[in-house]
Amino acid sequence: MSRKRSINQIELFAETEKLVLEKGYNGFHFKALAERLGVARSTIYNYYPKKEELITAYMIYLLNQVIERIDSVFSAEDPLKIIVHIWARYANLHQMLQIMPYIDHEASDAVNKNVQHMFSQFEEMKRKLTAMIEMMQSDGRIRTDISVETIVGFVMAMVQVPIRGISEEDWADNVYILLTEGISLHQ
Amino acid sequence: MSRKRSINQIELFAETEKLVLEKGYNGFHFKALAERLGVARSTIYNYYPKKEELITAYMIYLLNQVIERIDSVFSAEDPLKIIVHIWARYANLHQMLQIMPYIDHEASDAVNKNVQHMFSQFEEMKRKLTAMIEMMQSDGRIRTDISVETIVGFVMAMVQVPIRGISEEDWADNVYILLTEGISLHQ
DNA sequence: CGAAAAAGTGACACAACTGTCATTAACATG
DNA sequence: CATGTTAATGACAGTTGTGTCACTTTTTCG
Repeated sequence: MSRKRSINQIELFAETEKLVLEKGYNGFHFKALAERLGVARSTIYNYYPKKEELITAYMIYLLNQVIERIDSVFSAEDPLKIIVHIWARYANLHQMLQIMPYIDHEASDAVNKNVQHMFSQFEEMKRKLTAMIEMMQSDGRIRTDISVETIVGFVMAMVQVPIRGISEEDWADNVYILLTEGISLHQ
Repeated sequence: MSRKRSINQIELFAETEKLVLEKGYNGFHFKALAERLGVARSTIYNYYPKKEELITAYMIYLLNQVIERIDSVFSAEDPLKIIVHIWARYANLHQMLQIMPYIDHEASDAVNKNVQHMFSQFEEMKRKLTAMIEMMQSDGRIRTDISVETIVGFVMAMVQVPIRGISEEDWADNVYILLTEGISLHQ
């Protein structure tokens, strides 16, 4: 008893990510998005009333996936190895998160709520990572002479190491080695 | 025989950086810049005809400073240590460079030329870092089982590790240790 | 003091994205 | 195949940044 939708949330998210990664936050606007989806610009307003709401909704969705994966880390034999593999798999998330500072938090109440949600997701991620590092420190697997904050920052910075000329798996294996052993030759 | 300038290049660059770091590339436009400098927007056009030219000029200026410092690295006893201290000092450069993908290279011929210049500066930086790593590899100071590209990416990623609650110097010392020895406790 | 040079400014036309809404189109159902 | 429901659309008014240019202000020097 109704007309079929010409787009869906999945397509919307997929095209949003493509656009943001290609054009940056500037290049991401409903005009460009509508062109790529092959619909009128006003159609998108039936789904999301502001671009900030769409993009934060997508980022929340991505963060949820990563957080879910991190949960499985604690029961693993080598949690750190899993983390590095998650980084390899979700390299796009990190690129998305880099545009966060550009988002107008006050664009609407919904945006503000979304951004707050993202911050709490972030805190949760950092908490989990910190707990993991502390657990490994008390196991005697990770050094304790450098603050947990710096080590967590160090582990998170790894997502920045470019994946070039090698597979996602090889990248993760190599980064894991560098992370744990460092770049020095110590015999 | 002329009127005094109410702004100069230094102020322009300083306010440009502040604006970009606070508001992102979006929030950086001549209207906002003029307000902060306390001049009319049209005044800025007497200095730079496009915001892309201003921002790329500033980035070139910053990159030059870093490259100059990297030159001094080769004669040092421990080049890597110097690099990490440069990263600590020029954390702002990295944030600035993140907006590069958003710059419209075709905004004018001058912008295009500037962007090309930046790319060559980047190549130069990467060449110098690669040469440094290779030198240290043949000295037996750095492991050779992981590609130079990945190690260079790894070293460059360090600028992302947040400096929080510690001094620039302490940050550099800690990151240097993590970089060389890794996070594991190996006895 | 008055002229010349250089810098600063306001106003205007323009271009691009935003948000809304009345209208139109598609589709499932009886 | 007529009807009700939901989705899509085009057009319009509004907002914001851009780039230009004729005009004004400041400053110096003869």
